[in-house]
Amino acid sequence: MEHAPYTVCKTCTIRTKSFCGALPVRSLDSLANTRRLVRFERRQTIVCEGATAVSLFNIVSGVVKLYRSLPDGRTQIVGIRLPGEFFAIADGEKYTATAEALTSVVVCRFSRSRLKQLMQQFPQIQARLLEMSYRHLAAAQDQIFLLGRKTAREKVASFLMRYSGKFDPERMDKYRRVPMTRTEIADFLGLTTETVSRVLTSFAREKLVAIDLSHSVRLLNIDLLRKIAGN
Amino acid sequence: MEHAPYTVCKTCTIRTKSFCGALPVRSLDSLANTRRLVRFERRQTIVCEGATAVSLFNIVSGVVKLYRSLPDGRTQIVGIRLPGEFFAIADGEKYTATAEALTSVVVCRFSRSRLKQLMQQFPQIQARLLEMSYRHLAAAQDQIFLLGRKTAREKVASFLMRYSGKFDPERMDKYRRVPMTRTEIADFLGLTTETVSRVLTSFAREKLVAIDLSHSVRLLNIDLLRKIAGN
DNA sequence: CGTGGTTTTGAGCCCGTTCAAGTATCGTGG
DNA sequence: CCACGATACTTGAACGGGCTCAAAACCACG
Repeated sequence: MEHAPYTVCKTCTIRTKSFCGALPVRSLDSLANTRRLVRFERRQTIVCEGATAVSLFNIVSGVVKLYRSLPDGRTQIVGIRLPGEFFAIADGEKYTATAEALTSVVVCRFSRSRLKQLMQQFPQIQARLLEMSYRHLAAAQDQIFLLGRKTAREKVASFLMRYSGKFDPERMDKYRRVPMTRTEIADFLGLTTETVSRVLTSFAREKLVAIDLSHSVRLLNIDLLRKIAGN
Repeated sequence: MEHAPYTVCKTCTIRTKSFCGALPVRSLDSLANTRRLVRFERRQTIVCEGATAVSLFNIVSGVVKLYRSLPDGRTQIVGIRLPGEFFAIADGEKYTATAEALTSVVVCRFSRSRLKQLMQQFPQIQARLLEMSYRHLAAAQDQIFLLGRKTAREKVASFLMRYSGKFDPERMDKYRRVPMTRTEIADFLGLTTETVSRVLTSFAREKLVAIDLSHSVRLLNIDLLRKIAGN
């Protein structure tokens, strides 16, 4: 499912947030020529860990999880990317993590080699990508601290503070849905499904959150949750 | 302690490994003009988490740990930087982690603002920095998986495989010393000192490692250690 | 030699896991 | 619209890996 027109970049909702925003409008066509809009549905794999890295993706809408797993089934989400962010980190030749759609996702796919040419032509793009990489690195450091030193309660609270409401731009604030299963949350926090479930029901008993239909979580006491999350 | 001469860049041992290597030799002076060589001894703090980010550091020799800590004392090392690598990641204005010398360290300190000018002049520098950021991001993903999903034995084995021998360029191979205390290793692996010690002595009993004078660890059975480390 | 910091070792405990059973929710087709 | 099965979530009981607390051993330094 491809939205063909090149000209769409001009009206792109996330342009200013993303590296594309570094380009002046008149140069936008050279960018549009090198990318392709692609849509993925929830649970579809976008790239696989270890595959040859040919593309870089920019998220127009939706959310993507990056994860690694071991043959014995242990899985760990190593990053979550929101609209305007890019993904498909390659350590040289190969992707270092698998990317999968958490929601319906529309991404711009760029060929790495053509993007490299484009970056030589427009160094501002590179500057923005570098800046965004720093932000991703800082986010990774957050997660490293969380995984190494936080308790289950702190982990879940941190997760809720960080991500609830980030997935659905329409209804912010109160009805902050997170379209992740308990297993996915567990794989993000280095816990088991059961522990995530237990912590959430205990938060519900303490009136910190409410668990609505289809087990979705709504935040009730954000201040206390923030306190529990620590740092 | 400052090594004044600008011209030193030409003979710098890590130039080709670092972002400086992107510059042609004739342009090296403009780089040398913007940086300052500084030396730190083991345990000296180089930058503090939360401080305003004015510099970026490039490691000429020695090893640096990046860590975060909470007021209650919990500490987590979020990265280790080797010669040729840079550090001092800032999420916008502030450093996101504290940097401390693990060994005697010589660093090139660049002003962020002057480096930005320099990058506009020489976009190749930016390209190298971006590439290195990707590598750091991949390393962070390694650590995230390790912290979230590996057992204590796997963590220690992974640590030994990854870092022993990386600290002392002179004597590689057999006598791979790691100039970190048990507490520091624990803070890197999300464990306690006691657990690190127990795992190491159990490795010693199994003839996987030898524990020499001053508790330094020497690898004996690298193949098996790699297997234990997993992935 | 003492002294002080680091490391090792031991004993007991607890948080989060494992295993297992039961419940809720959703999609599908009759 | 409901019955059905599949999947996700919850709850309980028991276990155990790694933690806590405490003491002893080691080592560097004066």
